[in-house]
Formats: sequence, C-alpha cells, structure tokens
Amino acid sequence: MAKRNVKSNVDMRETLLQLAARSFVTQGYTATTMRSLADQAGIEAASIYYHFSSKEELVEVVVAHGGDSIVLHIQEHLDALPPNASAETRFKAAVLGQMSALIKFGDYALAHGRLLAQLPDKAREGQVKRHEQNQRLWTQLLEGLRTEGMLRPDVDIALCRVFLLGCINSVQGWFNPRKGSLDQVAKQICGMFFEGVKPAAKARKVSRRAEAAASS
Amino acid sequence: MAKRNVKSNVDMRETLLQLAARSFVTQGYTATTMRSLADQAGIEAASIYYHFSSKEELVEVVVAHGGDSIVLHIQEHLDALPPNASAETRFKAAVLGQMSALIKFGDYALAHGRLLAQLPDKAREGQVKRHEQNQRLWTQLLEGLRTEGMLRPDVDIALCRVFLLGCINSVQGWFNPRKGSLDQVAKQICGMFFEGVKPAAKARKVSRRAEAAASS
DNA sequence: GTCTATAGATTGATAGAC
DNA sequence: GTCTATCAATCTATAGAC
Repeated sequence: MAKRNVKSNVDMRETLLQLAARSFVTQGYTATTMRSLADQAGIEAASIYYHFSSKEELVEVVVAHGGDSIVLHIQEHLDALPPNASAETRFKAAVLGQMSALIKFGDYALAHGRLLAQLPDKAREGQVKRHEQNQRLWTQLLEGLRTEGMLRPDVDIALCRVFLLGCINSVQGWFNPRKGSLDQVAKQICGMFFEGVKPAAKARKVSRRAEAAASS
Repeated sequence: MAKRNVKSNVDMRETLLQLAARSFVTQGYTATTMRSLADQAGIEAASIYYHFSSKEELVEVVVAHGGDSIVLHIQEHLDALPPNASAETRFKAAVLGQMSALIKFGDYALAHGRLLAQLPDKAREGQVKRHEQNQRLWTQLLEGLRTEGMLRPDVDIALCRVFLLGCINSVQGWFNPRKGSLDQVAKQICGMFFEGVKPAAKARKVSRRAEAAASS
C-alpha cells in the first residue's frame, strides 16, 4: 500500500487527459482553466507543465486521441469481416463500430466531434484531416451500398451521411447499457435507415426490446 | 444621407446581437470577448455596457431569441394548416418549419442549440425549458404519427427524434439556396424518414434535383 | 514530480468627460 | 451614445526550491 492521493496517482498524465477531455467537452476549450484541472487532479496548476508543455498541447492530445480511436475502432470492426462481405454487412459493422467507439472512448470521442471549431488555429488544421478521413470512410460505405443496389437513386449520399452520423453520435448522450445492448440499438438504427419508419403494406410484429435501451 | 459608420449604425443594439450570436456560436461563450465584439462593431468595449448590462445578459438575449424563433416559426407553419390535417401533413410542415427557422435565424438558432451547455448557471435554467418545449413538440408530432398508424410498432420515438433533429439541424451547415429549395430538401428528408433508403421491390425513377441542393 | 511565487497579458466591468 | 482611463480579477506560463 504505497500512496493514497485524491486520485491515487498511478499515472498523473492519464488522469489529466481524462479530466481535460471531460472539461473541454462540457465547458469548452477557453472556459477550461489549468487551475480547475489541477484542482480536480489534486495538484497545483504549475505541475501540469511537467506533463504537458502548454494548454494547446493538452487539447491536441485529447482531440487526436479521440479521432484516432474512432477511425481505428471502425476499421477493426471492418477488418474482422470476411473479405467478400457485402456492402450492407460492412455498413452495419461500421454503425456498430462508431457507436461502440463513442461509448468506449466517451469524452475523447466527443472532444473530437465537438471541439474542432474551438481549437487554436495550428491545432485545428491537423485535426480537420482526421475528421475528413472519417467522413470519407462513411461516404465510401454509402457508395458501396449504392453500387450494390441498396440505395434508391433519389437519395443523396451527403444527406444520408449527416442523417446517420447525427443519429449515431447522439447515442453517447442517452445510451444506458443496463436497459439494452448497443447491438440492439444499432439494429434499430439500421432498420430505420434502410426501411424507414412507415409500416409495410402488411404489418409485422417485431421485438420491442431495443426500445428500452433509450432512456429519455 | 445621415451618418456612415463602420456598420452604419441604424441600430447598434441589433448589430451587437448579431455579432455576438455569430461569435458565441463559432468561438464559444468564454472565448468571445467584449473587446472583439466592440472591434467588429466599430466602437469601444465600454460602449457595449450602454446597450447591455453584462456579457451574461448579452448571451441570454441571443439564446432566448434563437429558441423563441424556432418554436414560433414551427408553430406558424402548423397553424397555417387546416384543423383536420393529418399527422403526416403536420409532421412534414414541422420539418420544413424547423429547417427554414434554422436558415432564417441562422446564428441565433444555432446559439440556442449549441450554447446551452456553455451558459452561466443562471442563464441556463431558463433556456433549458425552451429547449424541452421544442423536444416535447416533436415527441407529440411523432406520437401523432404513431396514432395514425404511420410508425411501425418497433421504432422508438426518442430515437426517431434524435435521428430527425440531428439531420435537420445539420441543414444550416451545408444548405445552398442557389442549388435547390428548402422544400426539396425537406421532401428528401421526409422520404428518407418514412420510406428508408432501400429501393422498393419494383425500382422507380425519381427526380434528382433535390440532390443538387447539398454542396459537400 | 510537485511545490511556492510571480511575471506578463487579457478579461469583464466601472467612472466620468464629452 | 460613445469615448478615455483604469481597476481588480483571472489566465497561461516560467523560475527555482525541495
């Protein structure tokens, strides 16, 4: 039994990153002060500069970590599929991948999505590329669907993308793992996306369990 | 030909509100300084305090204006319908209403959506109610659809709402009025929402003009 | 690795002249 | 209504002791 500090400093750098991610996301970049982060970590503001050279470096690391996590996590889900998987299968895997990345990497993932506009100029440029990379991945997945005849000719791919990402990214705000699985929510989203919400000519009965996963 | 200032001060209060809305949305609340607003308006920072008692009052007015505009604008669209309009008709009118509110009130509308979390505590409480009012309106519209049998029993209303609002709210970011009308985009969104993106058993040909309205 | 002390810049806001 | 001048508070960041 060694030390027992406020945060039982196993790794102060990691602690600071997590606190920073949460604060940047909830309070914003400028509103987050080095002092408040230090307070929460149980150290003095000046001590942060032993771990990070500046506030700018701190936010860069947070946002980069978030962006990388999402892209890599989706890629993992895609790589796990057989090479001849259909566009629809790949699409569904990506939906689940992006959702679970949001849950798993929480504030980091949100930081990447919400913080870009607030970043200092230098830091922003590098991150924008990461963001565009994610957008391109989704555009490709949607184009794959179109090639395989899974998209009506009149639906716009760019519109689909914002439609989907807006929905998926909101998951982090309301998902409650005790009430249902991510898998069920992902299925509901894909169902809504492909089939719409209108009943088919012949009404059908489906499990309502996925419904319980949304709290609000 | 009276005065001709930097902003030709017809109404400095209005000018300040518009600049503040834009800056709050793009830079965030804390990052927006009274000095930068004054610079853009062509006056000194101290002069702002003749029009507003504090930075806090300034952001309150901006966010309130945005929230009211959206709710009232949708309500206008709904009130223009005949009293016996179907839930589907009301729903489509609300989609167009929220979209055109976003375009018409631009930064004010975005401020209401994006700034809530950054507001000082006192200002936030009042605004949260306005936000919930908007959410309730959409929930009611969706419940109306369900009552009239336009929603499959397995689709979750809360999920529908985030799905829709995420999509609609993104409109402000990419809509280009020279490439198409809001009406066309609204139709596409409603089509996607009700019918999904999957081709029907029997493929059909539809106009692609709406596709051109999205730029990115 | 963390502390105390403090420099240097910027912020929201006030007082009073015009 | 807008200005000049200024205050008190707070911020990022550095220097150097321990």
